[in-house]
Amino acid sequence: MRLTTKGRYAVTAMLDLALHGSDRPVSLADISGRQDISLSYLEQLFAKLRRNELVKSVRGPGGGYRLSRARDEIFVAEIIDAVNESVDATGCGGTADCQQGEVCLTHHLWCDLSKQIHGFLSGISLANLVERREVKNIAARQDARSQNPAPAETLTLAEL
Amino acid sequence: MRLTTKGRYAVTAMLDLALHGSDRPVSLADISGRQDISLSYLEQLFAKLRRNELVKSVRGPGGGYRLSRARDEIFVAEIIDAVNESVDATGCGGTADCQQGEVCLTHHLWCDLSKQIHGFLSGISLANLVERREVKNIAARQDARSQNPAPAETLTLAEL
DNA sequence: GCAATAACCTACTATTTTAGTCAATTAAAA
DNA sequence: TTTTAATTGACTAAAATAGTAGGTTATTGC
Repeated sequence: MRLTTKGRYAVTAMLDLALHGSDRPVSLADISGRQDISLSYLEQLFAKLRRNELVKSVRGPGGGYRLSRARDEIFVAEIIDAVNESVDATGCGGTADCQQGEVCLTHHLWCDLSKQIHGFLSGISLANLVERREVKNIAARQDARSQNPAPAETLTLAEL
Repeated sequence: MRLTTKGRYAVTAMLDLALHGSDRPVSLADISGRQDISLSYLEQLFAKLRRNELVKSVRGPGGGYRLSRARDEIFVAEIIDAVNESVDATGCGGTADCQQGEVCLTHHLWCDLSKQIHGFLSGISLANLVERREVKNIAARQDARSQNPAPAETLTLAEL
């Protein structure tokens, strides 16, 4: 079982989409700027999210990504599954052949744990997260920052 | 957050100790044979378990390891923590400085998840596991197998 | 039609972690 | 005094993570 920045980035990006994508598509460049995630890395993650039908893409100027379902119909567990294989805690992937074709001593414990984690993350939708006070506050902070971009950025081209 | 074979091996080995270590110390060679875990790798894991005061060692012939506390006072979460750093799901390790010194959009979600996992694994002791029917059955199977070692093993020395 | 935008795709890479192996040393019991 | 078994440290192959780089394709506004 693994939960690393890959899964965290994916959930963060999807939440950003949920927060900003109500009227028009959101570009990965926007998400990259607000959430400090590498654009190229976001592209890889969104390729998986799209294959798993969690987002729809719109190409061309003004394009970007939209959620493919309503916010209250997309759950955190799905997002992590889409980029991360699974939140399974067993070594055998649930096939119960952990020790030479037979079940190992702690198999059932890891099964129980997997159910616990999956149940928890399956109960949280993007809508739930958007409603949270802390999320609103942090989003407001991020929006304020991205509307005042650092003026130094326009100089970097001239420096080349 | 990571839960890989390292943590699973550690819990399995500790459970083996709980099952077989009531009267005398259990050697890592015994655990290695019953649980199919590399002896050298077990040595690494038990060095950490000993540093975290979960086991005591007895050197010399007939030596091995014992639990340093009663079975109902050792919890799965402690074992994983001992070998695995932690079961923390946040990227910042709980310090809430995930995004340029400030809290990131999904920080609270990962905190909640960490609490969930830790709560679950802190509620399960080695005594709880020993009592489970499936664990008893699997342990019986493993004991039967290790009492009838494959005769081929005595030939390997002669083959060299 | 043309330039700009932004998704899309493929391949490559540095770093870290995992899951070990190997060799040597130390302590205790028989 | 030999054997057993813990203890220590260094080393390694393979995999996963967290990217980077460079190009192609589709769409829009001018």
